Amino acid sequence: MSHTPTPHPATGTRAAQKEQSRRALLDAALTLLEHQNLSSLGVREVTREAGLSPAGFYRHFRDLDELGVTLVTESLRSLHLMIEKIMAEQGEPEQLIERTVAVIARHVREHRAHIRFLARERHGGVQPVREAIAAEFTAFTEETAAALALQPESAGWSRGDLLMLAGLYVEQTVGTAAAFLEAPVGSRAAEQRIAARARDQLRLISIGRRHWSTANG
Amino acid sequence: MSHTPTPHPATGTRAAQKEQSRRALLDAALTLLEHQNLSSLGVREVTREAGLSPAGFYRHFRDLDELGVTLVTESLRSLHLMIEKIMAEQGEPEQLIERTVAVIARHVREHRAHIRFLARERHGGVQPVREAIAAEFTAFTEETAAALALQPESAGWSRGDLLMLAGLYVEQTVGTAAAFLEAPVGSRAAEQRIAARARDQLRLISIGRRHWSTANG
DNA sequence: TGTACATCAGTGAACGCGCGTTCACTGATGTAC
DNA sequence: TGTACATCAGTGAACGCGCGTTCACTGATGTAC
Repeated sequence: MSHTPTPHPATGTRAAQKEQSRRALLDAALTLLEHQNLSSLGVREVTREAGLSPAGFYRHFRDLDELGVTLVTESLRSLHLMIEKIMAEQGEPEQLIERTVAVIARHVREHRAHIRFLARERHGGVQPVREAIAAEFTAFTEETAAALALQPESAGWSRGDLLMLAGLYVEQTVGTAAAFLEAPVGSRAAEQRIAARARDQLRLISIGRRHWSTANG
Repeated sequence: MSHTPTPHPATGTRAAQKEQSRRALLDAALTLLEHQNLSSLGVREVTREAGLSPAGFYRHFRDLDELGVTLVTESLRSLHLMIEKIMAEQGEPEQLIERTVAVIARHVREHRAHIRFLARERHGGVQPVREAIAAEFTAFTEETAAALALQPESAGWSRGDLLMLAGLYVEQTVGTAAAFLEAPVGSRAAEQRIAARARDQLRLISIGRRHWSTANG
């Protein structure tokens, strides 16, 4: 145990090399999924892109579904971090809106493949994938509702109303991310147009929220 | 010209039979697309489902892309009719909201395959299909903005603000349709939950709209 | 109406191709002593 | 450190299979007279 063996080249090299190949397969898949669906992806296609022989695939995944599940998990984790980042922001309402949209824009720029993958498979995938994404979106909505509940503006709001509002915010976030995705890559003008509209939509929702209880309570 | 030939069985039978096969191919494709993507659909698969020989496919379509374009056109026309129906409704705001959600629910029930297809291919499809759908959604937004502009509540609204609001309504409509789609088929309870939330979200947007100009103008 | 010919939607067989998966293998990495 | 053996990630060849597409054909539908 406290032997400190340190064998021939460097223990762990093998595991590290294997991990590198696994990563190469996942990245190759994400690259290919920029322009196609999970269900039309092929083992040979992925290994070709990753620089492995077809048979090598099976040292890492039982089949493409297993790789797909891994990608779903990774993409959702990445999206979850984005949502936590948005919810952690503090400041005046107008600042919050601005930062929210900025965070979305940045996330799409930096994790384009993940977001594209989720947008594609959210409605387009096979049922297990769709269900996994839907479940996570429901969880996001509930987290958002819980965060909204803590704010003074939510005094007197029912759980149902909070979920409704949270759903609106989540949908809006997803819609904005999808819009950024469709913008010509690197077009600052298009990005700014989308961002401006997204901010206005968030503003309108906030205004609706502020006047909700007086209109409905 | 004014010969009134009326040949052997009935002129036009042939064309009608051909049309029937074409329809069978399109319907077979829509059925299969309930559970898979356009890009993973096969010629043999479609002809098998339609009850034709594989070679028969080529009497109607050059390839699957051509069939795909036809489906996109048909589905968008059907969705367009729904949006026109929603915009043609008259009445008190609360009634309008109720009818809007009812129209969406009914449309999803009656044209499930079309809606599923659009939801799948909107972000999941190949670029030409995605672009065709995106262009039509932009057109919907502009139509909606034009309709909103005619309402007295829109006095003083800029074109940009109207488009922003219309975008919110269109996104909301699409999101609601997608939610109905994911509901267990025939579950009245699930449908009613989705409908109730959709109505509340539309209410909140309307409230935001009513207070928008005073907050921003 | 009847006959002789033309059209063409749909067929069945055939083709070449890339696919997923398996297998025995190779050789670098790792371990025991 | 050096040696002898074990592990196992990655390979190249092979397999059977369903695919898209083509082709010459068949026979019902349509037309001319």
